[in-house]
Amino acid sequence: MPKKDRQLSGVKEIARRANVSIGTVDRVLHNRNGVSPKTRDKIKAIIKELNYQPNLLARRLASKKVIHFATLIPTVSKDTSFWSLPLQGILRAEAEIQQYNIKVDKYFFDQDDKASFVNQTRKILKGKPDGVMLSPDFIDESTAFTNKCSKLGIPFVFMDSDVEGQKSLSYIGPHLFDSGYLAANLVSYILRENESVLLLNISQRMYKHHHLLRKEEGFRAYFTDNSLPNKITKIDIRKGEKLSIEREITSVLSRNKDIRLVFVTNSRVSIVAQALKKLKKKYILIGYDFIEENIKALVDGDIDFLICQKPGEQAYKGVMSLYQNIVLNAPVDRMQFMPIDIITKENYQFYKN
Amino acid sequence: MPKKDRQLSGVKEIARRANVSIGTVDRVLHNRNGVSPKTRDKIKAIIKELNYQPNLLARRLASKKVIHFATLIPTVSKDTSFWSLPLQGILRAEAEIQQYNIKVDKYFFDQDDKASFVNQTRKILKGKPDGVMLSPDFIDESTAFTNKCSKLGIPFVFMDSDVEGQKSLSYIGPHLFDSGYLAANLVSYILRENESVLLLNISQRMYKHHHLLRKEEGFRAYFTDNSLPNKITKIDIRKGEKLSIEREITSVLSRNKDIRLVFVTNSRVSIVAQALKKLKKKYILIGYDFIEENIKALVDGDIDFLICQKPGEQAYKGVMSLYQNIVLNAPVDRMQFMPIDIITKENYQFYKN
DNA sequence: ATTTATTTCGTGTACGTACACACATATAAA
DNA sequence: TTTATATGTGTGTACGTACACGAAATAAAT
Repeated sequence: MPKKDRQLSGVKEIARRANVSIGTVDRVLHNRNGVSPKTRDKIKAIIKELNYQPNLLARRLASKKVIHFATLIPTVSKDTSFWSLPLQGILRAEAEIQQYNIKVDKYFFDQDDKASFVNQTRKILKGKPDGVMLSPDFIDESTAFTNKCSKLGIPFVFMDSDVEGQKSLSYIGPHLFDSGYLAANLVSYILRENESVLLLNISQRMYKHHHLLRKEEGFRAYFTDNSLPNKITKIDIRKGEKLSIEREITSVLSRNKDIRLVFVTNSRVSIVAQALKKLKKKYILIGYDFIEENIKALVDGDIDFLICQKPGEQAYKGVMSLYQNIVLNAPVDRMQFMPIDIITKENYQFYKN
Repeated sequence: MPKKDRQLSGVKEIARRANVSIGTVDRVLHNRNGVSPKTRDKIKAIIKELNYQPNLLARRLASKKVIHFATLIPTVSKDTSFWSLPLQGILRAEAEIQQYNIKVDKYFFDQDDKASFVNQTRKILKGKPDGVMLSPDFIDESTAFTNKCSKLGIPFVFMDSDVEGQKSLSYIGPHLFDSGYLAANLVSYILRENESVLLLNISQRMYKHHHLLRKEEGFRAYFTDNSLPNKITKIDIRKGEKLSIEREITSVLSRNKDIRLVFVTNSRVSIVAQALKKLKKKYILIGYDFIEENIKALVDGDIDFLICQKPGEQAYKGVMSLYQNIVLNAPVDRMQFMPIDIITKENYQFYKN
C-alpha cells in the first residue's frame, strides 16, 4: 500500500494513465517538442489532475546539467580585509552543494571602481546563471542589474546590504538600524552624564553613505527613546588617507574636551584607533566588523568594542538560500537578519565566523 | 573532466581504490557486519582519506526506509482554536516532504491534563521517530522527554515556546519579551499622560504563567526605557469561567477610573472583549493571537489590536527544520524568532498565515 | 506506389546509493 | 570425506527522473 501511494504520482503513473511512455511525459514536462498537440494536452491535463510535483531529489540526481550560481562581491582590498570572510563562506557553501552538480562562479569588483562592477554584472549575465548573490554596493547599477535578472527569470539575493523595492528572493545581512541602536545601548552603560560622544562617519565612497546613516539613525533613536542627556558630536570624513583623517579627529577632540567615547559607524575604526593612540587622553572606542586590523587593535586595547555580523555566515546563507529555493524549491525568508554580536578583547577568540 | 571530478568521490571510487565491490563499501558505511576486519579498516581509511560525503539526494531516493517525524502539540480545544493553525502548518510541511519518503506522526495532548502529555511522549518514544517537534507546554515533563531524546540521539525542535538549556536543534516561535515591548510601544502612541493601563494575565494553567511574565517584562521594560509616566495596574486571573473573569475585570475598572487601555497578555482577550462590551465606557483593548474568536471581536470593534506570530508558519518551519537537518544534513538556526505582526480591523483580511 | 523526410513516440541507460540475493571460501560438525 | 554453517564478497535491481538513440507512424516528395 505505501508503495502504491508513492507510485500514484510520478511520471510513471502519468504515463500509465495517458497510455504513453515516460519518455513522452518527460517531453511535455520539459516543454520539449516532438509531442503531438493531442497527447500533449492529454498529458498536461493529467499532470494537473494529479497535481504532480516532480521529485526534486531524483531530478537533481539524474540531471546532466550543471546548475550555476554567480556571486558578486568586492575583492579583498588592502584597506579592509573584510571580504575575505564572505569569500570563505561562499567556498564553504560551494563545497557542500557541489556534489549535487552545482557550481558557484565567483565574480569580484573593485569597490572604488563603479565600471568594474558594471563590467562584472555583464559577465555574469553572459554566463546565464541560474541564481545570483550579490553585495549591491552601487545602488543604481545593482538595480539595473537585478532588473535584468528579474526579466530573465534569474532569482537573486542581496547580501550585506539591501536594495529595497527589488524583487529579491532574500536579503541576508545586518539590521543596520538595530545595530546602531545596540551600539547606543552599549554607550549608555559607559557614559557618565556630563560626557559626550563623537560619532564618526568615515567613507570615501559616497554611495555607501546611506548605510552609515541608517546606523546613525538607530544610534540616535536610542538616545531619543531613552532621553539620554549626552551630546553627540558628529563629523563626516570623506578622505581616504590616514594622515588627514587623524588630523580631523585630533582637531575635533581638542575642541570638545567633554568627549570620552568615539563611535565609528563602519569598519574603518582601526584607523581611528591609531589616531587616538597618539593622544594622551584615553578614549573608549566602538566600531564595526570582525576584520584583521580591528582585531589587532582590539587585542592591543585600542578598540574597546566591535559590533559584528558574522560575514562568513552571511555569504554562506546567501548561497544556501539560492540552493534551497532553486534546487529544492523550498520557500526562503525574505529578510534574514544576522544576529548582532558584540566582540571584546575577552571574547574575540571564541567568535567563530 | 567534470565527470571525473564527480566520480572521484562516491562509493564506486572507494570500491575501486580498495579493490572491492560497492556492496562491501556499502556494508562498512552502514556498519553492517559481514566484512572482515582487514578490509573494513582499509575501506574506512579510504573513506577518511577521500573525506567521503554521501550524496544525500541519492541516499534518500534509494532508501527503502521511511523517515518518521513526530509532532506533539495540544489538541484544538473549545476555549481556544489556536492550535488548528499549527496543525495546518504541519500538514503543509508533510505534503511537501512526504514524497521523499517522510512521514509525520501527529500526536496531541490535552492542555489541561499533564498526564496526557506524558502519555503521548511515551507513545512517541515507542515509535522511535527520527526527529521530534514539540510545544513544550509542561516544562518539567518536556525536559524529561527531551533528555531521553538526547540520550537516544533523536533531534528535537521546540515550537511556540522554548525550554532553555536543552540541546534542541532549534526553537521556532515568538520572542516573548520583544512582543511585550512592541505592545508597549503601541500603547505609548495611544495613551495620554494622565491615563493608565490595565495589564491582564489570564491563565488557568500555572505552568504557562512564565510566558505571560516574559511579555509583561517586555511591556514594562518599554515603559522604563522611555520613562513613560502612565501607571500600570496589573491583575492575575486564575479562573476559567467567563463570569468570574468578567466580575474581576469590572471590579478593577470601577476602582480605577483612569484606566483607558487594557492589555491582555495572551489569547484570552476575546473574553475580556465581551466583558468590556457591557460597560458604558469605551476601552482600547490589545491582546494576542490570530484566532477565530479574537478575529470576530476585532471585526466587531471590540478588540483594537492583535499581536500575532503566524502560528501556522511556526509549525511549518519546525517540521521543515527537522527535514533540513536530518535529511539534508544542513545546519539550522538555533533560534528562529517569528516576526511580530500587528493586526487591526483594517488589515486582518490580508494576514495570511 | 515507392522513397524520403518529418513527426511522434518508446526503450535503454545513467545518476549515486540501498539492499536483497547469490556465490565463494573457510570452518565446524557429521 | 561429506555435509552443514558461518563468514566474506560480488551482482543485480530499484528509487524517480533525464536524455540519447532508435523505431514506428505519418506526411511529403518523387
